[in-house]
Amino acid sequence: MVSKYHSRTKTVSITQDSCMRCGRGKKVTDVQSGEIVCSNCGYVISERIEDSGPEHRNFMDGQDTSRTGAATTLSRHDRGLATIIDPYNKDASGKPLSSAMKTTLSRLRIWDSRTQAHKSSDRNLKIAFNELSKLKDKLGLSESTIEKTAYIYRKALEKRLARGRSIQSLLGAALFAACRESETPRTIKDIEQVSNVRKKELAKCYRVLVEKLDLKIPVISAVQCIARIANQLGVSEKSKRLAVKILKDYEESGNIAGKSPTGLAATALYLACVNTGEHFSQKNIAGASTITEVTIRNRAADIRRALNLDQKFYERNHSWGVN
DNA sequence: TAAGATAAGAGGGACAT
DNA sequence: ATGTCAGTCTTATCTTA
Repeated sequence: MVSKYHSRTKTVSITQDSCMRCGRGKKVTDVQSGEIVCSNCGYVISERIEDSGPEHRNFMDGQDTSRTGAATTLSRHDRGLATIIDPYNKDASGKPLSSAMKTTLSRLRIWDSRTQAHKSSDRNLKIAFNELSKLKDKLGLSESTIEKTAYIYRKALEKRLARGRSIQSLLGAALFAACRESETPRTIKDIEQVSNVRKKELAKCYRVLVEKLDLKIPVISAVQCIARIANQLGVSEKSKRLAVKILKDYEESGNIAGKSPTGLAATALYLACVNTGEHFSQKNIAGASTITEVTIRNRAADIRRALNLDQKFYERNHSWGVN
């Protein structure tokens, strides 16, 4: 028997020490969201950091520095535990086997393979988790989010939710659910782009998952969205704080039901930037927040009406208590 | 060139049948 | 389960400053 090994290399290369945008500030790594951010100006230096989780080495033999297989994981169809009989008819020293032994081994191989990955659910998991590891790389996700996705996907199979749905769409939905659960800021659009599944399909599967598996998804607050958009654009701390203030004031006016949190966040940020004189156009902000300029305009009109702001409200900056 | 206005259409939630 | 309806958001296009 020969163990299956999965080698993993992990290199986190950071070539610059200071932020390339402001020249000051340290790079702060946010493992959960998978971003490297400047501690001074909030600029997102890299959105796709590589996995910096533990590696698994052979500690049994002090001389042997070889990497060994990964720890057991939900994100492999056999949890990373399988062994297979290798296909070469050689013994441990590399000599060919006797013909009697060859016959025995080939019978053993057949029975070995029959015990593995031959239930339909196993085949499904195998394909799905292969896909999952690709998505992980493309989206720069953390190991814990991937494990969560695998857990949700397994549950979905157990509940027979895969019937009539493609593996890709169900997996994408599970991934989105895992991101939402772990508050990793990835949108359904992000997943659409890397998984070749239509947004509509993903959203449909996602709703089924949430309902049937009784997932407890934390409600994303517009305030969190502000931070995400602001980081992406490199908006100043001052504008960020003002945006939060505008949002809170608007929430108090009681008109936020049914409005998308991202839209509100983007608009609050836009208004805040107008106020502080930072130049970010509606187009900039729409691009960074996956909503459209029109939505920003509509929300901006609502907010201005509700809070009695006119175009030049920055003249009353002092009344916002942000300086 | 950015912002505003308008219209058409898609998709989802609430509700009734 | 299916249909309808009001409200939200997106896409596209044109106008205005």
